[in-house]
Amino acid sequence: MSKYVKKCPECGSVNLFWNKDKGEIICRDCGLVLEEKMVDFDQEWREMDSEAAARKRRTGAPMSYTHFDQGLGTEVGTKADFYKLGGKSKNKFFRLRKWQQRISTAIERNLKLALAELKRVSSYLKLPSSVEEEASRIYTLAVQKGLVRGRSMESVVAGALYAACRRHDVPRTLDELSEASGVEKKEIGRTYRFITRELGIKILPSNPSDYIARFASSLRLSPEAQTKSVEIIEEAQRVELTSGRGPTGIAAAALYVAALINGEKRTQREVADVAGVTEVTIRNRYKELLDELGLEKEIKKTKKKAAAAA
DNA sequence: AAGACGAAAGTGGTTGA
DNA sequence: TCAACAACTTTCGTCTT
Repeated sequence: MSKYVKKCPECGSVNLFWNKDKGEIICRDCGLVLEEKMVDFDQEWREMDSEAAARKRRTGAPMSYTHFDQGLGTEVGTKADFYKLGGKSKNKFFRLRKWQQRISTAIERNLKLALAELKRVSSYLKLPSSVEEEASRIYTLAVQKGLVRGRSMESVVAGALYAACRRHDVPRTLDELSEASGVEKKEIGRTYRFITRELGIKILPSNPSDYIARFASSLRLSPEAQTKSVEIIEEAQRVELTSGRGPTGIAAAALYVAALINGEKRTQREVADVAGVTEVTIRNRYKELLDELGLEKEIKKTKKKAAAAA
């Protein structure tokens, strides 16, 4: 995190758009997504009046779920306190102390390890801190509810992260999570479903357009193509082509078509790889898109243009 | 020769009896 | 708890550029 980026490393443009919620900086000229330089230097809150300010201002270390006990742990006191107590209370005191240690060491040790792992995975995926925070919260709740029992810590961490990503509309695919955490895809999916159900976390199905910026960037597509593909997705949602389908497949197909229309052809293979779906899926979605929306004309138009240029 | 296309069979997960 | 089912994948042969 050596210095703050002001220029796009790809085209040198200074016309950058910082989407803070998603932790993405996007070059308006070439569409490159620069994710790695994400430090939010701003306050995430504003002071509307003095009362609100007093409520929101923090002193000392921020209270954070990323710290396992939110920085507020308590302990049953040690030696200095008990010499005043009589025999009975002394015994009680020792019992309490023992219990407290047992409970807290088990949970706290787990949390310490888990949150370290969570940090590792989240920084590997370059997730914004808001997501990391949310994931920590989810994990903490899961531990408190005893949902980790019988599951590996890693898989619960991955599941919590996946859920947090979805809630913040910064979806990562299960494949990406799996690669970063070393937990199997289906295992992540399973624990994800389990903990969201048990904790009553409501998550809307992710929107295909949330994937566009990232995928388009890996494919080096122009911002125009990106915009076009988002439009296509919106159209598709209007005609109900999207329900029940995997969002990544739709995003991939929309990008593929948008690239064609913009004369920036990518192969199905290339698009399939970055989106983590197969060519077949792209073909199916692609066919549906062409059938339902009148896109053939637009593709032919660019073909003619290309022919005329040559 | 590479990419696009489509058929067929297999997989993992959801749903409803 | 099991079977039907939809979406998606894998694999493979054929057509197009």
